[in-house]
Amino acid sequence: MTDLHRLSNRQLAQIFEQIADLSEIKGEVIYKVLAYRKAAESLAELNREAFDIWQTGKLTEIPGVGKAIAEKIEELFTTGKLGFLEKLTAEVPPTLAEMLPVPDLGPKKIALFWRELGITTLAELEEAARAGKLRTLPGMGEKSEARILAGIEAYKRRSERIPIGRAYPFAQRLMTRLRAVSGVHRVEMAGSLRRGRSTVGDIDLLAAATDSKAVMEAFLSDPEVTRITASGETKSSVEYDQGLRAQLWVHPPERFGTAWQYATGSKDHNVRLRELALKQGLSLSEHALTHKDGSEILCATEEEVYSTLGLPWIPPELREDRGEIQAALESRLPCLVQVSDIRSELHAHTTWSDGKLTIRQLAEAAQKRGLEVIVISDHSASLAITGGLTAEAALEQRQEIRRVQEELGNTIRLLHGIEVEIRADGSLDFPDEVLAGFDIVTASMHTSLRQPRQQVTERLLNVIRNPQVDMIGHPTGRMFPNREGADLDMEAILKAAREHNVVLEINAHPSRLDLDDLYARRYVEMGGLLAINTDAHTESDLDLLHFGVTIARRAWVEAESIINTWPLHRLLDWLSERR
DNA sequence: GCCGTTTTCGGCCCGACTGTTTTCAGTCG
Repeated sequence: MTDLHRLSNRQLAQIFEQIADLSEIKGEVIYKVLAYRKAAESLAELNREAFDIWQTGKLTEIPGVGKAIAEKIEELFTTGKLGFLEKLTAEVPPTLAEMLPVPDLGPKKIALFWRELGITTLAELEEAARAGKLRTLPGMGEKSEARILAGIEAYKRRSERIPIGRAYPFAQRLMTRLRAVSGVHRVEMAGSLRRGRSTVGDIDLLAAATDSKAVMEAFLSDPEVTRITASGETKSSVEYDQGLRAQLWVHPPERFGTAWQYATGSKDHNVRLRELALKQGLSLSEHALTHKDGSEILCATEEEVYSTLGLPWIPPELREDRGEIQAALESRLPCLVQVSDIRSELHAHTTWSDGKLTIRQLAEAAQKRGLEVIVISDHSASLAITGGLTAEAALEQRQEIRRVQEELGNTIRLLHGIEVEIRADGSLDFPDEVLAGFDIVTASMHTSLRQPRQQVTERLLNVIRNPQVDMIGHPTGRMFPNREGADLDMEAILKAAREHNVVLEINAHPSRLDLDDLYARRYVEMGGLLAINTDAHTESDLDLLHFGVTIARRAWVEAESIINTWPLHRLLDWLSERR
């Protein structure tokens, strides 16, 4: 056991991604490249450790992993190395791959510059482009050279993926502007933004208009646009400051359904859907479903696209090629939780710690949004930066909550919770007898998240085993875009939480979205319960709930598994029974 | 390299935009 090398799913994914990149530049058969890429993606989004799967001998049950790739994974686990990759990097300089993410630069051109000019790094490429050395190569010209330089500049400015919390409001402002253009029937979000991914590569928008000129013009001439990367009748792409990018498609209203379906993706979902269409003698594109004789079926709505193929409409959050088409064929798509199902907010802060609202203001803000229950759950003392509560202050707060409840009558029910700090050693800020006095106890980690895997896992397991703890807040502690979550053994965490009947939170704040959709799905499949909370510190934070609901929907979760959807009496019964 | 209620061999989605091309290759989503 000590000789084994426990590579994480992410590390494995990076290795196969590198193999795909280098093979593609080498000029390998494209389907091999795609196979490596598919395996990398599949490993990256696995909700169990490939290492554990390997030990049960079931690697090839992972989608996209066959005999050859399974053997490579095994070699990595047993030796920590991969001979195949070592041979590949000896043949193809690995630095070539750093040029692939540059816009308008692909494997063919990178190979051309490498073989003809000996260019192996991005810096060398930039130098050669500035010196005018690229324009003389076959298939190249001055414009292509300038385009590559512009691409390098854009790449340097470009941030990584954009957190949904930033992309979503930006997209809404863009849509408002485009909807005001005359002749525009409709403007909608598409792409990963519509599917609700936590980060997006760019903002995809789709407009319905008979004539695309006016809306395209409005899109391209927006004063915030810093660079136009493509502009055509049906599709244009632009960049804005700070690495934001957007893309607009325009299609006639009678073809809006196929266009929206196409633009929403994901790519893999679309490939599956098109394969299904082919089996039925139809070719699916963004324009139409086309019979073999060339006659078209036009779809103004997505429902028509799916129903023509014999499927119910599939919610965008499920369109990730994670089994949704098969489920749709068998009429077993989940009935996904919706924002309107949420009755309670179980995690919110007030001026008693680092919140901006008083208890009464928070309660009224929640009531205004139709919530039936609000849990006041401030930080505990050891998180000093937040002015956390001591046990004594918590008792005073309880009196205050009772007073406010009397003032408000039965318009909304206030409960007294606490977000108790999980200290670095795995102990909690308050002793059990103090915790027992709260209606609901949420335990969270905010510090020492970089502890080694075994230590941080044991720390959280210790808390999960405490019968006073009802819920774990933002379980991994990740923050977008830059802070990775703790290196937890999630399988062990989920199992323990299930065993001790502990609720795991999906924190709806767009900088957290923690648990993520993959682990949320795994936990619900195990029979676990989730909560969706905004962790509100201000009134407007309560409006971020939909981001959390989206994560739950991406996790195939129905309302029943989300305790915020339960009526008050059921919530209270459950809380009293579990302690 | 993966995969199979049309296949264990022969497929593996479809089209827009750009630039360098006289009919297409490369890139992107």
